[in-house]
Amino acid sequence: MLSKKTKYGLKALTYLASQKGNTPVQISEIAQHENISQKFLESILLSLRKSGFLGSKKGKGGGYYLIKKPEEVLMTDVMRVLEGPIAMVPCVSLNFYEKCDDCPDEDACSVHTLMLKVRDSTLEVYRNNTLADLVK
Amino acid sequence: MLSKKTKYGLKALTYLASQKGNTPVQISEIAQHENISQKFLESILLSLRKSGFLGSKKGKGGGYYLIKKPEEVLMTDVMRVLEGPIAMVPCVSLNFYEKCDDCPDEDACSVHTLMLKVRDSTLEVYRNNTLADLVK
DNA sequence: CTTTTACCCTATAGATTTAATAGATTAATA
DNA sequence: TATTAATCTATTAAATCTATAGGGTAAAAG
Repeated sequence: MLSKKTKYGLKALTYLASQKGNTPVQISEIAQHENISQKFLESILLSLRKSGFLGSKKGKGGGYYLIKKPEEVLMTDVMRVLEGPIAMVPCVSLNFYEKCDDCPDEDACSVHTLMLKVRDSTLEVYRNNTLADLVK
Repeated sequence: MLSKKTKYGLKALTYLASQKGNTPVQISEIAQHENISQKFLESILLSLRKSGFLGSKKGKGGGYYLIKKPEEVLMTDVMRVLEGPIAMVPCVSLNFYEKCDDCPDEDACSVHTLMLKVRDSTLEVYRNNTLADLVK
């Protein structure tokens, strides 16, 4: 299941990408427009800023804005920040690899093999989609 | 993340499929061989039986056995029973569809569109893999 | 210096997952 | 029929994760 964090994060990014200029948009405006709990959205936007997707400006006229062009924002990167590993099992994860403690031989593990295929196909989708594709 | 239930279930099915005959295999044997908590596995095998993948035999010489040939057991079906919906969001699920309460228009939702693509690609993997493929 | 807005920290109710425990039931066999 | 080896059933505990609320801080602008 996709977490609400990811869902809200994607919606917020899309909303920002659909904006005309790059002028900051307030949290409250995004929250209202996308039906999101403002407090929750606050923490999501913060993590998107810390990971380099968004910039922010405090005070009057402040808010969040995209740092890169939507075409340059890959879904692989967004998803890893919001949702975490793309793989369904740590032992097939590229960026979050971890050995299974119960499984002696990865290559002989049926789960490993299957989940490798799933990861590859999911990864291909994310690699071929940018934030610009979400706006359409 | 794949739940341990699913992981263990897949391993157990694979173990059964790798057996020579169709003679019942005891829970304890599977648990030991695959490093799984026996009691937990018990409940997993039970649900696999109730959903028509396994048969069981009580008493001495009893255990669990596959009902169909491994080649006939599709991963789509197995995964839906063990893990639940294949889609990451209910609004793109074929078998567990549910409308999002926050989203007024599905077709205009960026999350919906992206997750539809992910679902399709994942589904294709599961459709093209049977239990027989896991044994190899 | 006042207003506005992002930033940061903490707490928590609820759900889900992953078991552990204890016993009941069934069936084969000696 | 007594014994034994299994599956079945129910309860519940522990741990983790999710989604959110509350309250206070810091900085930018006018």
